[in-house]
Amino acid sequence: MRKHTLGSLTWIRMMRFTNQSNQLSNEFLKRFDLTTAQFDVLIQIKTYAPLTQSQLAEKVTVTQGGMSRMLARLEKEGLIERKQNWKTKTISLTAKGEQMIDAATPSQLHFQSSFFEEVLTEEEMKSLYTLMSKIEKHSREKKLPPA
Amino acid sequence: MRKHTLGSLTWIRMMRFTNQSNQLSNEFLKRFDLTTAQFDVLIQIKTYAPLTQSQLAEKVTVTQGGMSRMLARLEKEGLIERKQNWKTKTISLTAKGEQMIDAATPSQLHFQSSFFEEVLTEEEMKSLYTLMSKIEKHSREKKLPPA
DNA sequence: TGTTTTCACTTGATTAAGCAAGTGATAGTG
DNA sequence: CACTATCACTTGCTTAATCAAGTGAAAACA
Repeated sequence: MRKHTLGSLTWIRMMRFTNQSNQLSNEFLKRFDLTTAQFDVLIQIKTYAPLTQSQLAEKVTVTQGGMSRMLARLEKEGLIERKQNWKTKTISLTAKGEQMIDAATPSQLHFQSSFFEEVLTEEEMKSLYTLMSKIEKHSREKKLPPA
Repeated sequence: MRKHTLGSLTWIRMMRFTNQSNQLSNEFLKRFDLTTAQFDVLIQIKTYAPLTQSQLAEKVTVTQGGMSRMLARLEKEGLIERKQNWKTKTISLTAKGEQMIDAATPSQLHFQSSFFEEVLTEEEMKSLYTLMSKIEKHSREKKLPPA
């Protein structure tokens, strides 16, 4: 039984890598009292605010329910604000949230990059980015094959 | 505020991709009554059995506690067996488990591959695999930077 | 031989995510 | 104008993972 394909091997490696690096990233962000997921949504808010919960959920690949709870937590900690606005809720960072994300961003981006920079050449990193962009875009449009 | 680096952009893309494709994969595997995580450990057992829980946990980047529960579930469903052996537990597939994984493997590997094959050339896939191998290996050895 | 260490695994408590049903306000229809 | 549909968000339930404390059996040591 030797039926692994190049694609499936790549898939496994990628899963392992993201799992592992996500765990390390969570540990790393403890010093800023954040999780990787929280950092991710805060960055999105900072970049795209004002935006609605659904838009946010879609951006970070999470269900609406998950986003609802996650934002409730962030709101309780005073990092974001939600204003009922027409029939949607508009989300924005509080001063505290802004401060938090500004403090964490440089180190976190550097940390994320280090996973690649420490082993790849500039050339390789560019090509990896191009490949990932293609693949990620494709996965968003992908449908399940029929049973 | 434009401090995103190539590395951090790549990181995000990869996280989104694995998240998304993991969800699709779970949905796909429903037709075999498996989750992606379960498929993963069954394959590992099939390939490397006999092995201990700790070895397995390490291979799939999960804590020992997580592995303990996961195997308990698989055992309850009759897919694997655990034998107390000296002071470790030796894990192996049951006939049912073997049958299950053999049935699921071809489609699942094909499905996994399709994320790449549908958008990349043979050339690109090879280079992606090489890059991922380097990165994944590196991440396993990576330590947190000091605060 | 009796006591302590170590090792592999389990388990209780907590956290977070998904799904699907529920809520409440606005829009559209007869 | 009442009534239904729709939309954005919330919430109850379930699943699964982490961490850390617990268990029990073999090893090491005095």
